[in-house]
Amino acid sequence: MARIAKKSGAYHHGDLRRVLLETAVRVVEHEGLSALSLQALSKRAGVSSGAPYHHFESREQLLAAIAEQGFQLLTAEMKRCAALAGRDAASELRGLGEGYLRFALAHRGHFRVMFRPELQDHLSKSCAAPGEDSFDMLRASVQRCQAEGLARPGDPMPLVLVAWAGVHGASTLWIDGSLGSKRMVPSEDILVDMVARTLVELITGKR
Amino acid sequence: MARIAKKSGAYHHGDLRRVLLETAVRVVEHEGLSALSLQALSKRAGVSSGAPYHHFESREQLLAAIAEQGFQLLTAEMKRCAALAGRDAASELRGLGEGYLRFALAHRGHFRVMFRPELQDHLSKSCAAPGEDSFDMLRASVQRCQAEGLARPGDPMPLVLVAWAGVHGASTLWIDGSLGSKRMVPSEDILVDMVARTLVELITGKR
DNA sequence: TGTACATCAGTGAACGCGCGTTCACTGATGTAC
DNA sequence: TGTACATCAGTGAACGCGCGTTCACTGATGTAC
Repeated sequence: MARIAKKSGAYHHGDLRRVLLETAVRVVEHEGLSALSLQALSKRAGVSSGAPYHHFESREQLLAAIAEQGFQLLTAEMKRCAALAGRDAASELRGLGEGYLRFALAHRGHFRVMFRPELQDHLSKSCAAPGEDSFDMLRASVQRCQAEGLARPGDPMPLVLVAWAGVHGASTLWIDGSLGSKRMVPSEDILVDMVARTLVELITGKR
Repeated sequence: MARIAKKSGAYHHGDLRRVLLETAVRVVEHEGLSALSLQALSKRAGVSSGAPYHHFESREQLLAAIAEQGFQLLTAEMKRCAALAGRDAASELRGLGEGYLRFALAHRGHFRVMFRPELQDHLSKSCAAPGEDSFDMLRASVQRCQAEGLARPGDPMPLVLVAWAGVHGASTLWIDGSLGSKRMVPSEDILVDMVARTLVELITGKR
């Protein structure tokens, strides 16, 4: 917002870091991570090829920044959906699942970067604990279901793991296009609802 | 087996296609898909950089061949584990889930390639219906559970989707190292057992 | 069984290309006095 | 308020590199007679 459209040749963009991140996320979303090059990115953002290096040490650091942002957005969306879904334990759990799915489908660029294996090492240092927040929310919610007698008692971990894997797997399959030929899920909204609802029904034993 | 170790300078390898596929799978498994280059692959296989083009039209076609092989191995492993698990409907379903997980963890190279989004278009033409076989097995097994009154009646699709997403998500998270920091799954074998067992217990309503 | 030849699957140098990154530079902005 | 200067964030050419792919070639194998 500092300055938007001064003539070309400007030596102070003012908002380049944000623009680079946004553009990169769009490229990853539409063309995949391997199609993201800093040179092409710079061109799209309207700056020279050296400019990004004033904001990111390397391509890898730019990806790490995207991932970090992604994990924050994920947590936020899960909180938002959980609050929206209702106050009882089952609704809360369903909301968290919906939030995970909605985030993944709405921010595919972020999502693709966040779980790249080659970034995991790097990530677990920069983000103190990537995804730990959202994972903890899920676990707490499952435990609440157990405490209220909705879910089976005992070790919550198998339930948490299945819930996490379920929403993650559904997101991955949909985003990667592997569900396309399975003619079972007509739309994103139905996918989100179906997966989150079914998972909670199974966990809380509702028949 | 045709010939193994004739001196260098040989103009007939005899088994190059298979060696290239195996080597490529190993590279993808240990260094990721983006680290797979045909030039490096040729060097590892001990042939010149032009040799692979007598067996594959392009890098993409080599990947497609890996994926196709992967889907066949996946189906085979699911069948094998299902047969091993037992004859009743619940055991069969658990076996199929175990098979999916075991395949994914034992053949990470294949698994990574099979679900790459950039290959999906290409795949759905070459493999008639990639993953359709294994998906159908899962669906049939869920339907059998329904028919025998073990799973809730009605549309099987939500249950199939959750089962598929569950095993796929768990595989992906483990392989990509995203479960590493979640200190909940100590080993591969326990992961396989925990996910497959829990999914079946939830679907069949066992408490 | 021996010879002529087509075919097949190798070789290895070469191509153009795009990549991540560097660097000497430039000029706009902010600060001290 | 005006001037000198440090700093910050741009430029754009250049680097070396590895990539996918091509191509003229070579020699081993299989086949016909």
